[in-house]
Amino acid sequence: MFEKAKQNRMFQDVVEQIQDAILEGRVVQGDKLPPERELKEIFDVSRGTLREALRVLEQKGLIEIRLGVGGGAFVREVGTAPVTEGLALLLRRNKVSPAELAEFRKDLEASIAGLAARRAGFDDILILKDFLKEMAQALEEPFDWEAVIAADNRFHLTLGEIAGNQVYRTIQATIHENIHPYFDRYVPRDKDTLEGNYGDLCLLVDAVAAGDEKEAIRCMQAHLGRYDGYIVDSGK
Amino acid sequence: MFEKAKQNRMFQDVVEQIQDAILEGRVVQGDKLPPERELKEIFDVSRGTLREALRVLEQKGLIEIRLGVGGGAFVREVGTAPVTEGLALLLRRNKVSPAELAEFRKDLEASIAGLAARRAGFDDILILKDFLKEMAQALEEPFDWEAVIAADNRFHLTLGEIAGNQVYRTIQATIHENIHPYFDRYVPRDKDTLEGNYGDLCLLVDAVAAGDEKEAIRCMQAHLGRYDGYIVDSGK
DNA sequence: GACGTCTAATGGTTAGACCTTTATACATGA
DNA sequence: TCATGTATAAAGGTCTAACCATTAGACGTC
Repeated sequence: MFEKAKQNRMFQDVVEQIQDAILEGRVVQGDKLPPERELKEIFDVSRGTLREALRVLEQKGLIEIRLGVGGGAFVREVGTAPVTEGLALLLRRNKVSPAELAEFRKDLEASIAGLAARRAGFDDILILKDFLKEMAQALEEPFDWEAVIAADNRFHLTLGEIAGNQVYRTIQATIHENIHPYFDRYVPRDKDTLEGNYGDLCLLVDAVAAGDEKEAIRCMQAHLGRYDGYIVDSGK
Repeated sequence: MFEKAKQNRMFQDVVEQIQDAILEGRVVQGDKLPPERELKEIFDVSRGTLREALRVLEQKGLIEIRLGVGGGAFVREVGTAPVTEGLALLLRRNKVSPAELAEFRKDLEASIAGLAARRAGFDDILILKDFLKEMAQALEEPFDWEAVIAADNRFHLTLGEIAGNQVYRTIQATIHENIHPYFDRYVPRDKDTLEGNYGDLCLLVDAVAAGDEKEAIRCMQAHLGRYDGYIVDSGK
C-alpha cells in the first residue's frame, strides 16, 4: 500500500528537475545550462547544494562540465557510460562473470536474429549482404583482423535495427560495449576462425532473407557458440 | 600515444581513494566511514569538496548515507542498482513503447524460464510452490488483487535467481521497473484473468521441476502472452 | 600576421556557521 | 514495572561569503 517515505534532500529535487528536462527533451545535447550562480537563484538553493546536484547528474552521464569562460554544465547525449561503469564494477568484484555476459548475449542476439527474420524487408537484406562483401574482402590476403571484427560488429547492430524494437537495440548496444574487451583479449586472431565466422553469417543472412525465424536463431547460436570456449574458460 | 590530461578536481581524488579501498576490500560492506568532519581532515579538503565526493560515491552505489546519531557513510555491497538505473535512463530516453517492452520481456522471461528449468534444484521448486500457494490464497474470496500481483512479481524474480545468471536478473529488474506502470494501468483486475494466470504458473512450475526446458519456455510465453492484447493496444 | 598580456566569465575550493534528523539516556507518571 | 515524554549530542544537510584557477577572447606590440 505505502512505500518508505523517501529521504528528501534538496539536491535530489534539483537533480530530478534537471534530469526530467533532459529526458523530456526540453533541453537537448549540447545545450548549456545557466552558470551555477544563476542556477542557484533559479532553484533557490545554495551553491554548495546546487553543486552536489551537478555532481550526481555528471555521474549519471547526463551533463558534462567545462571550465573557463563560456564553460558550465552542458547536456550530454544519454549514453551507455554509466551502465558500462556499473558493469565494470560488478565484473571487478566478480559479481558477474564474462561467461554470464556471453550467455546472455548469445540469447539476446538469437532473439534479434529471429525478429529480424520475421521483419526484414528487401532493402535490409541488401544491406546485410553488403557487410558480408566487406567482410569477404577483409578476409583476402593480407587479411585484416580489425576490419573483419568491425564489419561483424556493424552487422550485428544492423540486425538489431532490422529487428525493429528499441529495447533490443538498447540492451544490445550496452552488452556489445561491455563484452568487446573480452573478445579482443581472448579470441584468437587466426584466419580459420574468421572464415568460419563468415560462413555462419552467410547462412544467417540466407535464413533471414527466407524469413525462416527458427533457422536464423539456430545460425546465430552457432555463430556465437563458436566463441563460447574462449570466454567461458577465461572467466572466473 | 598520449591521452587528454584529465581535469583534476580534488573531489575526484577523494572518490578514487575511497573507491579503491572498497574494491580492494580494505573496507567491506557495512563498515562505517568516519564522519564528514573527520574525513575532511584525513583528506585535507573542505567539507564541501568532501561532500561532492560522497555524492559521486553514493551515485555509484558504493556507499549509503544514514542520518542522525551513529549515521554517516556506510559501505555497500557492489550491486546492480547503478546498471539498472543507467539502463532505465536509456530506455526512457529512447522513448520505448510499452509494446516493445512487452515483446522484449516475453522473450527475456521465456529464456529465464528455460535456464531455470535447466538449473533448478529441489529446494528451488519448493520455493516456487510456496509462491503458488500464496497466490492461491490471495485468489480466495475476497480476492486480493494487490497480493496476487505481488506474489506474481516475486515469482518472476525468484525464477530469475534460479536461472543463475546475474546479467539476466539485472536486465529483468530493469524491464520490470519500466513495465510495471503499464501493467498497473492497463491490466484488468478481474478474477478470471488472475485465475488463468495462476494456472499458467502451475504448469510452468511443473515444467521447471521436470527440467523440461522447452515446455518451460512455452508456458512462460503463454503466461505473458495473456497480457499482450492489453499492453499492445494501449501502447503508442 | 604572430605573439604576448590583460580581463572577465565561470567552475573549484575554503571556512565557519546554523538547521535537521535520530539514537540514546533519562525522567516522569500511571 | 512499563510506557511515554523529553533532553542531549552526534552526525548529516544547508547556507553565506569569500577567494582561487582555468580559459576564451579582446587588445596591443612587434
